[in-house]
Amino acid sequence: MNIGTASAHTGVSAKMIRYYEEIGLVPKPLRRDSGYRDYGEADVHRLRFIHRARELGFSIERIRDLLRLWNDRRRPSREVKKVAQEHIADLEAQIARMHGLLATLKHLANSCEGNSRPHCPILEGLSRG
Amino acid sequence: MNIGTASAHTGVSAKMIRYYEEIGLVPKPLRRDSGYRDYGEADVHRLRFIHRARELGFSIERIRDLLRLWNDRRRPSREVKKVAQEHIADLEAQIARMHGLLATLKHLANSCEGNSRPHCPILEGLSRG
DNA sequence: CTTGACCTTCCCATGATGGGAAGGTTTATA
DNA sequence: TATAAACCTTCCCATCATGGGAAGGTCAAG
Repeated sequence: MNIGTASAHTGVSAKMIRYYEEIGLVPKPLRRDSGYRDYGEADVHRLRFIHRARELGFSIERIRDLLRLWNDRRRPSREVKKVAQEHIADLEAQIARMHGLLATLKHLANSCEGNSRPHCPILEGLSRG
Repeated sequence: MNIGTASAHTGVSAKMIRYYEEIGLVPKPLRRDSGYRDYGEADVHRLRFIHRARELGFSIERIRDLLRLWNDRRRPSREVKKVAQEHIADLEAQIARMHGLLATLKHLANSCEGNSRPHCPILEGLSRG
């Protein structure tokens, strides 16, 4: 099938499919005489895998690792679990950091009357800290 | 003072100070005969403001808005509060989204034995979804 | 005077996801 | 058969914020 069809079947845009091919995340597909890319079921299956992994927030590099493990019938599952757990740890660290930001921001915002007068503790907080 | 000194006094790297000047976030400073930038106290004060706002995760565009409000002695505080609250809402939405990802990821990871055997529900989840 | 630190501008990179131009190919319909 | 729209190709650029580094000029201390 053509790239547009592969895109429709996988949720990955044609642009991203070409990008993934360029960065070596997916193999180059067969080509028709016209020069059009010709995708098979295995290609589509792989792109779906990538799409789901992206949806879960895995970076391209981590997806590269996951694809390698997926291809390796003998992979130890602890290696897969490790990739997932690192990703989980990253997400948790980001959330924690954001909570810290939120605490400060909410404190500032709640100190602000939010009216027509110019006095504002948010600006004071930023200018003095 | 020179850019290096301004950088040290504000926590903003020299590179970023030049970038902020280029994108019009800060005005062009005076120059010495040598061509070196010459920063005054007002410049430094502004860069500190920017630095604190970046630390709180405000985007450059939102900082542009905040700087405008900071300069405006007559700004109504509700406009400042609005910028802050939009930022808060963005952060909260991001956190919520990440929690959703975490739930799925943890479920997958917890279903994985993480041993030497190849069977892994994480890969299955990604390949089938 | 010399040398190292500092400064300048310019060009490129990062990660993931596009937009769009220029031109070729396919497909359905009249 | 002709046409037009949809699809496809490669190429170049942009996004956001933050750099690295090259090439070359300036400053300041020893």
